Amino acid sequence: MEKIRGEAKGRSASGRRAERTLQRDPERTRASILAAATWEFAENGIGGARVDAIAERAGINKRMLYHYFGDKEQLYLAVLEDAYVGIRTAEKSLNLSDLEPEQGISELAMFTWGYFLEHPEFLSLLGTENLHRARWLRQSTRLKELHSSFIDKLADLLQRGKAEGLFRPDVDPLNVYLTIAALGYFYLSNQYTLSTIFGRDLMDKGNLDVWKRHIVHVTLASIRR
Amino acid sequence: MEKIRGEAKGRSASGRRAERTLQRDPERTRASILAAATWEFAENGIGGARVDAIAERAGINKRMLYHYFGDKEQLYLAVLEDAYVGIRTAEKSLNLSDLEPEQGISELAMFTWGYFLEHPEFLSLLGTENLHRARWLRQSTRLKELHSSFIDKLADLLQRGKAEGLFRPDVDPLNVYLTIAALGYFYLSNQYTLSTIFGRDLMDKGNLDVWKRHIVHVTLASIRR
DNA sequence: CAAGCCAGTAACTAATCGGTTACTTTGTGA
DNA sequence: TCACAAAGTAACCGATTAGTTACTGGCTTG
Repeated sequence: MEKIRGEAKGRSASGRRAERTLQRDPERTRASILAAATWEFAENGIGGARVDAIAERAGINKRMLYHYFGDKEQLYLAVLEDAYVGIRTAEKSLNLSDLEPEQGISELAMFTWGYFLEHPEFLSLLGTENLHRARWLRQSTRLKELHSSFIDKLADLLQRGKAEGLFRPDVDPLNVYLTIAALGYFYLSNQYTLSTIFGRDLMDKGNLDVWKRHIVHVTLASIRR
Repeated sequence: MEKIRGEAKGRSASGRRAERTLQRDPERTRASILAAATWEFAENGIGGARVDAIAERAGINKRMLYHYFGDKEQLYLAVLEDAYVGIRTAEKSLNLSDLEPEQGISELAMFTWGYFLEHPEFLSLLGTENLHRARWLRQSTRLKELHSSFIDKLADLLQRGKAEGLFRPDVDPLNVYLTIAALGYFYLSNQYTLSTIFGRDLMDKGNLDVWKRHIVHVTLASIRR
């Protein structure tokens, strides 16, 4: 099948810049590889992911994948970094400093739950990364700088709560965050074995809502005086 | 390298039965394949596990692996079944019905935590199985029969607590168990990314102990009236 | 003790997979 | 406008990997 020469020439000669109708578009190509790779790695883990499958899903030639990302492992790292940037960016919309202590904890818990629920691929990538003992996370300078911003804000919030006599004085910010994350992560990432064994559909709308309220309740109950 | 004929004949002719010095020992071979496969699947996931690596680790010829287990997937299923049998067997040592309600919850939480801590391979296999949406667990008739025995016992325990006015009347047994499991599972299975990002060694003896007490505290705080 | 089955080995194979080579096409700036 | 770099393609390659073949050695039973 031949390309129509005249058409391409006519377009480029018109002087319009980056019309998004270009036959060649590095940014879009890169983005579609990243999206396809995120799906493939989340779905199959790093050992099960197939480079050819990523190329096909992205609608590009496999050569391009190596052109933009080097090799399979570097592509995986780019996917992981992108996923972390995603949650850290979303976190910024949370303004814990403006809220009453109990309200703040509740918002943090619901935000975390909501993010996990909407981003199953993030949970899956975390699972893969931990299977490999954070091998790629540890070698990523970019991710080591990108530490969670809200542990500090959470510490302030808890401090205010303690000063008001609402929270126990020995409450630790990281442990509070781990509690919230644990309850959300486990419920969602292990839903398949749990639903099978206990015969309850954990993704049922009603059950999801019960669990969301449960996380808030548990977290608050554990830190109150 | 030649086998020494006389030695082997002499041994078998002596009339002693199953001296455990047999050159051929089906049970031991099977067991060593299973142990090696458990390690390999837990370490690399199903996609990353290598049949040759399992054979080498088990000290057997690869042919034997197919002889005893059929193929890689059936071997994985055998590993998964074995792991579940392990925890269900251990659960039986718990006698919740003999304990006071609060004491019972505390024992259950500490037992679960202890088991997870001593069996990282079980957590890893759960992660792999969930990545694949419980594909093998669902097709295993053996595992579907092997449901967790202590949800019923836990229900009784909670019922007693409710009757004594200790626990809230709306407390759900499965949610209590999920809470306990979630707090243990997430802390341990995600320790690598968490330690890297938050700069705290979660496997430090002191931190492990704090978390154990934390699980008990959180669980009790969430169900008390 | 003969016969047959089961345990075990070494070497092989077909297919898969990550990565590359050799090449063409397209955009752009001197 | 043309030279050059970047974007893109198709076909290929060597290594790995799950699974097999063809065979030997050893245990049990009638």
